[in-house]
Amino acid sequence: MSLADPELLPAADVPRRPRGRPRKTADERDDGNRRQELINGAARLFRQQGFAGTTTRDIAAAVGMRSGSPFYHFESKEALLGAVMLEGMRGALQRQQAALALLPAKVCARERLRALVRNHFDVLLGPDSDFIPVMLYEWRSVNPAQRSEINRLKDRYEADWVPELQALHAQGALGSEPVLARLMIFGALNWSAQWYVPPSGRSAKARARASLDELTTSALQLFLKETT
Amino acid sequence: MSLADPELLPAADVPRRPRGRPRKTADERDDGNRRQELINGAARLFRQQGFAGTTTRDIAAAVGMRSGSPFYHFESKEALLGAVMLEGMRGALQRQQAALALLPAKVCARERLRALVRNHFDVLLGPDSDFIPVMLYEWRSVNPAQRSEINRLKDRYEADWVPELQALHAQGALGSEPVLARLMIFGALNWSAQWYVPPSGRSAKARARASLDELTTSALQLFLKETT
DNA sequence: CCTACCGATCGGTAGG
DNA sequence: CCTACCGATCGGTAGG
Repeated sequence: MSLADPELLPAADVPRRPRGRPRKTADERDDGNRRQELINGAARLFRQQGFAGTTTRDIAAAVGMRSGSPFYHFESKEALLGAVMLEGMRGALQRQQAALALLPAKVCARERLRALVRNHFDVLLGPDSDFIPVMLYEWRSVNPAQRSEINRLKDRYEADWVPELQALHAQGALGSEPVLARLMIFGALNWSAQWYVPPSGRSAKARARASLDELTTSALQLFLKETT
Repeated sequence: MSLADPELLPAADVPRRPRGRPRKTADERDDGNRRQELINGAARLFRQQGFAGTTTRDIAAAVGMRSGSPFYHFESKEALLGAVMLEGMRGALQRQQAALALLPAKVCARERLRALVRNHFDVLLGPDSDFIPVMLYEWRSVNPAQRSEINRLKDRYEADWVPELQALHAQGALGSEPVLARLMIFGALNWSAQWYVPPSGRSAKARARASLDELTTSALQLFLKETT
């Protein structure tokens, strides 16, 4: 009688891996990938269901793990939320600075603001746009230590808007004082995460829906006065 | 020996209530009050901690009940959330229509919009202003049946804005098409629930903070063009 | 990263 | 509206 499963014993004719080769080959997923998958899955679920309404089991299942495994990568559910927000804010800042860098040297404040608004819509509504909405709507759930790290990035992100708003206010194109104007403009843009449905297919309904370019144009028409 | 507690036996000299008087006297709290206390407490906690982050025990404790008692008044936690939103929206609509009714008959669209914006800030940021922020930020947690009832009120609330926005657009004071303008303006206003801190005391900081009147003026300056 | 589990807590209920 | 309770689920962990 044999209690041992034969498959547990090495078969003599199985080809051996080349000697000296380490455990991981190039196409084996490494830890960094799994961690990133957790962040992506958490971002999607936190956005759909909220932070408190999402269980760590939901997140584990979304990336094909067992319930305890996310805690191999993250200390706590809270730390995972912080990672989502941090990655979102890093990406947003990076894309914003790239968008500004692409602008011609002497472009006017109005066109610089257009680039900022267009990028912000992309960050909020474009592909992979779960991160920033999670940051905006789950802010109270992140712990103070991570909050201040994220706040530093948020301050830099907003700082890029200030000179443009000041210039536009000085030339009479912005009707409100820059600090309040910034709060209200961010409000108008951020709120779009609640109502925007991306155009899909070629139905009449889809064609009627605004693209991000059109949204940008409308927003600028609403906020800025003509200055001829 | 007496196992009976003497206090459980009626004392002969205790004055009797007038015959024929029903159980409740005028100053006894009735069920309606307790229900209302639950709604108020839930509104405050849902706003501070979110719906999923608030337990029914938290709510019970906030009004001095035991953990099971809220379910005497409400079928479920979800039903309590719906009641908060419904009451919030009823109040908001009522106050909006009262504010419009107070306006002189032939006042211009700009002044009617000012009244709407001012009332909306009051609904969002004034006294007892937890209800509408809960509605705005916990929308996904309310069940479909209550959602549609609340939506009917929301539609009426927003409908009051449309003719003013159309008139202002027609006269060139509103730079964007009315449907999108309404979404962006509501976004700008609703977002204030995230950052507004009411002025309190008489410190320099408090004096620097905007009142709701000042906020209203700034918002109109931002959104509307001059039309002389 | 899985197995197996823990203590705490949750929404909700029966019966009074 | 309270007492006493239930089954389910939750975030997290020890050990491998």
